[in-house]
Amino acid sequence: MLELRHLRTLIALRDTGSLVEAAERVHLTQSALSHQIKDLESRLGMPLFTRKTRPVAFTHAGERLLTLAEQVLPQLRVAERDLARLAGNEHGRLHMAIECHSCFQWLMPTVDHFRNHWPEVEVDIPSGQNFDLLPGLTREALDLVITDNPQPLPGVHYAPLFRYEGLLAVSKQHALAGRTWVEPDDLAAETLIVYPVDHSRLDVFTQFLDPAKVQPREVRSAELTVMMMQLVASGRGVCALPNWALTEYLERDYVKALPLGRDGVWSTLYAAIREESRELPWMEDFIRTARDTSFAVLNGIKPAGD
Amino acid sequence: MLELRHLRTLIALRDTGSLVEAAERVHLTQSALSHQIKDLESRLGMPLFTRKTRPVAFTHAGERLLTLAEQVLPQLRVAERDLARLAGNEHGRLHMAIECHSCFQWLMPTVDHFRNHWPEVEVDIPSGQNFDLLPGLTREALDLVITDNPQPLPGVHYAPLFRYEGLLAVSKQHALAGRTWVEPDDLAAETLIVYPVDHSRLDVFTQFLDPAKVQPREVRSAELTVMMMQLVASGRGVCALPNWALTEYLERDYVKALPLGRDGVWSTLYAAIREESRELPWMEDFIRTARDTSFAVLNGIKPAGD
DNA sequence: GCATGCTATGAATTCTATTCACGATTCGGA
DNA sequence: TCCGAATCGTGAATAGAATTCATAGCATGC
Repeated sequence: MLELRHLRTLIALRDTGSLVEAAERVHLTQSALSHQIKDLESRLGMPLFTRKTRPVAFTHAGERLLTLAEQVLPQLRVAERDLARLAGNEHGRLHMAIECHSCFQWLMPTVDHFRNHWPEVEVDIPSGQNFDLLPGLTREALDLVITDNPQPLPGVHYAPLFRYEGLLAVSKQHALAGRTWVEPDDLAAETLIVYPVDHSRLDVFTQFLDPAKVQPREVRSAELTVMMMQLVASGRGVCALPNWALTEYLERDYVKALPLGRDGVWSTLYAAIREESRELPWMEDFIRTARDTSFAVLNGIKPAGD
Repeated sequence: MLELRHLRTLIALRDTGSLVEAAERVHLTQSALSHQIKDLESRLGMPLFTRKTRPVAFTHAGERLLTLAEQVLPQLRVAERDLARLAGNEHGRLHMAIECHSCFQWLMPTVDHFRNHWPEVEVDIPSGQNFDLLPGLTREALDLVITDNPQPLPGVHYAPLFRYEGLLAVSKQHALAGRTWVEPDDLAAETLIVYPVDHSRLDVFTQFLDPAKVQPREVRSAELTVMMMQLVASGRGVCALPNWALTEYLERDYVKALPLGRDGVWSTLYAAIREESRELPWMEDFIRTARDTSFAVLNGIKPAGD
């Protein structure tokens, strides 16, 4: 009668605050969740939460089930890991690299969490050479590459982690600061600050400016997000960054962020791995853990399909 | 992927030792369980137990899942009880009586267990008057009666608890002791010892001797099971009792027990309650608890349909 | 060697969860 | 106050799963 699926739904609901988003999180439609919960509530003979408020407010019954979920679901995860371990294949190597700047924010918690559960897997993030990383994957120099730029390569599988929105950060005094969103033309007179990587790897260009055939007045680069923020805050330019990289500056009311175009520019972050390693239990677990921690740590991101 | 149903199945499997019986326990067919488990095993990529042995032997993976089940299922029960409590209706009265002798063996653990979880329900087993108990139910003098003799009464619902087999206890030296089962005629020359209740409430008569129009040479009664056993062991008669009432004497090798007829005589024990009280959360819980503890405490009983 | 009891299996079926396509409701802004 | 955007609810249709049915295969004990 009560099933694990219900518990997962409730957790997603609490984390997101709305049926629509919770549905996305568990890869179902909003309608499915509405039915699912309605029917659970009717069997229990009482409501689990109020929908009239944002985020939804849980009743005592709802809270109780959440508690149950928090108890049970982790135990399940542990058991699944133990089973994977019993299946053998618990040894392995996970050398990974990140193609995208400033991913450490969520990668570190993921790696920590993972290390605890798979002591037999040798985890390493060799830093240094910033060459093209994907070939390193086929060469077996690397086992996993975090990238937002999947290119069809034989023997490489891209596991989607999550979707995020590229936002334009501008100073609070900036002329654009009052707008609801910006159009490509708005950037023609601006100084655009970017990471020092190839043009083709910057979504602002590939997905926003290039299609509209617009070029910013000036382009300059900076290594670190903090530096960019300083430049932006002092009005010396604007920059486009993933929404989650901006949250801490937005919270401190340091800069203002605007969607790129009416519908925004969304990209997906992938974990690139070798096809053969795809079914390894600890690899599957790493991907799951990465997704889970991302949602726990980052704001404003959305699930990506499989 | 892994669902609660699987955990319940595994528990049933461990408790019973075979797919056939486990299937009965969870109210499914043997085929369903075979499919269910096969499919779980294939998804996990390893077997959970060996079927070639009786009882089945769990693999490490199977053991791990059993551990999970033991962790999770009780938590679920507690949560369900808490929800029922939140639904209100946690107050109530449960005055019960037993029509069948020697039910205390499993009733006591049930009652204890129940008292802990429903402190607000006043539990009582008024002993004494051995009148017809069912009317007391409609009169609201009683709230629950344990009986093996359900009679259609308006407003009374019979919740089946379990099925048990009536066995004939004979002394180890008895002429019948070597037989695989007994026929009605075999009792024509015997002294039959019974509880001092009405003929119509004794299954040996109603289901075994009467249909075959056989009468025992002599019928005498005894109040307590121990007394009966003493008489039987010393060869002064034979007696028919539920299999579970006999197990302790069989284990001590005190007497011998035989099925009544080739297929045995099976009866069902019911909890008779008022229709209105059927949906009360604590009443539902009591029935469930009674079933569960019966299976845990008693040997050789089988589930009864709903 | 045959009966008995258990498990496996493929196809058919039944049932339940999910989607689809709406309609209803709320909220904030012109 | 009247949109428009977003969210949630609902009934009917659908897809997908779990379950049953009807067997076959395999041991084990007599």
